[in-house]
Amino acid sequence: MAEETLPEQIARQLRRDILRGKLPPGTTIKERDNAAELGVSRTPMREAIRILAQEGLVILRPARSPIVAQPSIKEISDQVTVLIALEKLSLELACVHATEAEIDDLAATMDYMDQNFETADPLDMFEVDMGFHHALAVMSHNDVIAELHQTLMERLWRARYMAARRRRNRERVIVQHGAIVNALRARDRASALVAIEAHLGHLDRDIRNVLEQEAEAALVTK
Amino acid sequence: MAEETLPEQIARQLRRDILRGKLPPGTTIKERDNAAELGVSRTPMREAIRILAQEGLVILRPARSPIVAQPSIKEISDQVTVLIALEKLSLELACVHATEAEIDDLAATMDYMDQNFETADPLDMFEVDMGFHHALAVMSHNDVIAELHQTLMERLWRARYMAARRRRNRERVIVQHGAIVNALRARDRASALVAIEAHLGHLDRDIRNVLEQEAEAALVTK
DNA sequence: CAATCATTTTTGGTATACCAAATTCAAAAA
DNA sequence: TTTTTGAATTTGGTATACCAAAAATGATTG
Repeated sequence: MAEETLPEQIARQLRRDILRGKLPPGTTIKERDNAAELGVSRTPMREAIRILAQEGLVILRPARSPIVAQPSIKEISDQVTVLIALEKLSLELACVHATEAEIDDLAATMDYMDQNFETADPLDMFEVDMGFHHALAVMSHNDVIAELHQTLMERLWRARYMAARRRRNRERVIVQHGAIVNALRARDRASALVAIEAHLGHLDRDIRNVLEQEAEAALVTK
Repeated sequence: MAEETLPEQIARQLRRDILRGKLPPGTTIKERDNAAELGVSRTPMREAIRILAQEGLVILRPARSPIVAQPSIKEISDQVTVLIALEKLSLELACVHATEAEIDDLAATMDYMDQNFETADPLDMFEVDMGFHHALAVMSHNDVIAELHQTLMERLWRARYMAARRRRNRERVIVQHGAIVNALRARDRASALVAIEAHLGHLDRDIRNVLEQEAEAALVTK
């Protein structure tokens, strides 16, 4: 069991191609051609395209081929704003609802990051970091928050991918994560909010820097 | 222009039937039967069902008929939590980004509510009230917030429908809305937050009361 | 040469046919 | 009578055929 439906498989394949740049923004997704290329019929391909549209990766146009979305800087920025707000809310709720076991797990993730920060691949480490943040969302014990957080993280994959390549300040990340875990253990909402605001402020700045760089690069190539 | 696609029309029809109780929770949605009933084929019906699944109104089960969802009290409560957080964030952003024209429109909506509160149908008035709140989300000038707000409001339609039948305190609503508009005009984030927290606290309580009543009613009928 | 209109082609939307998995129900055996 | 098994039916998943609208192409006319 635990199988993935055909449309989901197709969606995953397409998602990969889009995020890796094989299908650059603006590319048309013709359901007939793409279906033939993957050896499936139009029906599941159609459904896969709807899934990606829901995720914001492709844009549906009435009576026109769907195209790969080109998220504007503002869109990404808006998403970051909401992501940060969600994480702050998560942490507040987690201070009340998180179990001790969950906090232990979070601390373990933090220790893992601490010990492997220098040796691991920066991209892998970024994934672990995002796992840390998603764990916070889950610890809110509010399924809507956890789900939205997941969605936003997926939509921000490309921006995160770019941001992950930058060298990150190990001390800063570890110390900030530690402050968050300690505040959680103490069930201290005020301290937790201070800690996560400091941490997320850096995330915000990192992503904005990447966006600015990309915008400049785009100008130069014109 | 402004046409609605066939799947959207079907989805709207089904949504209506579900929310009005014609299709109670637990009902199976057989795509063949439902398609025939509406005189369309399975393909658009299938797509309509996916739309409703995305909205959380129906649950898809692998290799089984989709069924009308029965949102648990916790789910609704979780949604209200996020809705409230989004509105608070909206208001903060609106203090910075809202245009004077938008604030004027908001004030006009408020005046309309003030003058028609007693005469209009309570349900209509509740719709206007929700329009007021969604306007706040739009005034954040953050499309992600506006979209999420819309989605949550749709998912909470039933709870809102129930809550709308209760007699509401005119003075309270008008005064609270007025405080919000005034804070916006003054671009005063702190006052705005105080005002909306007071207002949303009542919304939260209203919905929780309805949920408790429904839970009790469910117990009795068992 | 440019513009416009008709024709052909492309493409998404819809209907339908086919298949496989799952459920149901009846018959047979214990 | 109860349980088991297998055949028939139901139902979602997939493939394909058809249609209408939109786009592209090209010919014709000013």
